[in-house]
Amino acid sequence: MPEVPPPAPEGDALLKILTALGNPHRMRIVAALVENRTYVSALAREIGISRPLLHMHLQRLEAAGLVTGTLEAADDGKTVKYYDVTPFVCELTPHTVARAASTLTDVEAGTADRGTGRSDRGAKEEAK
Amino acid sequence: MPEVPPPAPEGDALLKILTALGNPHRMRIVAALVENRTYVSALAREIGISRPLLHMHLQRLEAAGLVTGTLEAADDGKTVKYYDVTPFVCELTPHTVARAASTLTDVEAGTADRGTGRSDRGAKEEAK
DNA sequence: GAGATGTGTCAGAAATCTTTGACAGGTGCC
DNA sequence: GGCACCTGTCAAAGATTTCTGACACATCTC
Repeated sequence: MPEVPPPAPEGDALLKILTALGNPHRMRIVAALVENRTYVSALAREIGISRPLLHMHLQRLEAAGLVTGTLEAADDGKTVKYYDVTPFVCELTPHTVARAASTLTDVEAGTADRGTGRSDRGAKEEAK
Repeated sequence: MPEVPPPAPEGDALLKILTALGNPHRMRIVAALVENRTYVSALAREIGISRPLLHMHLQRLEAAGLVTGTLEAADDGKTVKYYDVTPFVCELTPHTVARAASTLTDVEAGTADRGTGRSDRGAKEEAK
């Protein structure tokens, strides 16, 4: 397949991190994993949320590269999925954000608008 | 009014910042304001979104303490609202997040659950 | 006064995110 | 086999966020 793998621009990565961390449950999940690594079911009991829900949150965190899950075999042969936190570091300042914003995909604007009639119209046009 | 003003815990503040920054439009708004301060209407034209929408986004950013708006009088007496970016700095690491998570309000859990019957039940109970 | 530009707010549609409650496997132990 | 754990996935309900299209009100210029 001659398909180029997505260049994964800086901006989108930061956006993913921010939306991943911008949720109380997800913050608590990270906090719990910093204390000590565990597997899904135990973690669900610890924070008090259902497993399907935790599963979703973990997926979001993993997609952002903040945690990593590994399927391990416990002593007795049971299959257990342990999660660890990635030692991420992310400086958040106006400059950082601005820099990231410039490499955001989904732009779709670009064309200089003819600012004729004003009124409250939104400036969107193509897109859809 | 003998009401104690909310202590505004660290955790909630960070959460607010993250959810505020975790949005492409809001990131672009910050980026635009870093370049040069402007007023609402001009900014709306610059990024290509409707004014009511921009107004909402700016409110969110201001509530998180990332930007500040000041109502100024232009030379001709027109009232214009200019926005500036706050020089915020925020280190984002597992440790930081964990620390913030411990001071999150909205907890409502706390009681150790008796893990008798298992099945897929969510661990929520009181609340609502 | 009409027209252009600025401010703000509101109700409701549209799109997303969050959450629950099943279901369908696996393995180990009595 | 039956029970207790573990894993995953799905559809649909609920709650939020995002967005649009009016509306109301100011000031300045012609």
